[in-house]
Amino acid sequence: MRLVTWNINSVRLRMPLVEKLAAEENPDIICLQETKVQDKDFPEEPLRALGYEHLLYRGIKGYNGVAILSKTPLTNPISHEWTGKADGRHIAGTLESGLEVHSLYVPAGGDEPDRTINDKFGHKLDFVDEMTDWFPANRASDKPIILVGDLNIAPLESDVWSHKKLLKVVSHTPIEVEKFTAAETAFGWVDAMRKVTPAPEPLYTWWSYRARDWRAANKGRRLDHIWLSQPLADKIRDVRVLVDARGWEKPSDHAPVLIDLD
DNA sequence: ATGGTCGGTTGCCGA
Repeated sequence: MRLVTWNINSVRLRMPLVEKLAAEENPDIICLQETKVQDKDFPEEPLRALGYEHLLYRGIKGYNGVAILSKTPLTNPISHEWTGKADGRHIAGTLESGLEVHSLYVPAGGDEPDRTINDKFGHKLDFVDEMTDWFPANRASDKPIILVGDLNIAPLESDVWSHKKLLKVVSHTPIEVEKFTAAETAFGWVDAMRKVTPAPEPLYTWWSYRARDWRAANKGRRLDHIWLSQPLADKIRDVRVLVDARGWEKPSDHAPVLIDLD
């Protein structure tokens, strides 16, 4: 089974890139974040035409929004309202194999890493705290689950271009890394990207639009993640960041991440 | 210390 996760930054604007991804890699499942489309406007027809006939999505007007595109049936849709908000950050469904797929978009958290002056940072921390409680409490530990998406935190030193320079930059602050690690520990799952490419090998999935030459500067961060529950831990065949997609015409600022599972 | 670029609820806000 081949699955790709991608923060697409507007699915309607970047439909040609979804087509290119489908043509080049032919994933069975594509999980999207930042679709930026409300449900009534979701582009079902062009996605069905690509072979993704089974679609789950949850979006609001203008921002956020997540989706799962599948060639085979998806049942039992779930969308948890994290921190009590129905803001299009989570969709999940179950494949015929019994594998449960979650597409998640954790809040970016704004610019200032201080919840007393920045509500968005507080929202992000509360969101990760709720993940830490929700998954272990609501999902059996022997169930095959893949959780993917833009988690908006780069936890390891080698997940950012400069650990020292990013210590006060939202996405890599100590409090975020602490909460992210607490979630990983509570889940007891596997970081599939780092199982295939262990630290300290640099590994990034996002490069800012603001760089003159993103590839030459390579000031990246690993904000997108693939977590596997224990029953899937020894099923990994390969994981790749599709870095070239960051250089396609009119790109997202995130690269897709691909996993092949037995 | 600053500004740099995107997309959409556009002339701002969120990223």
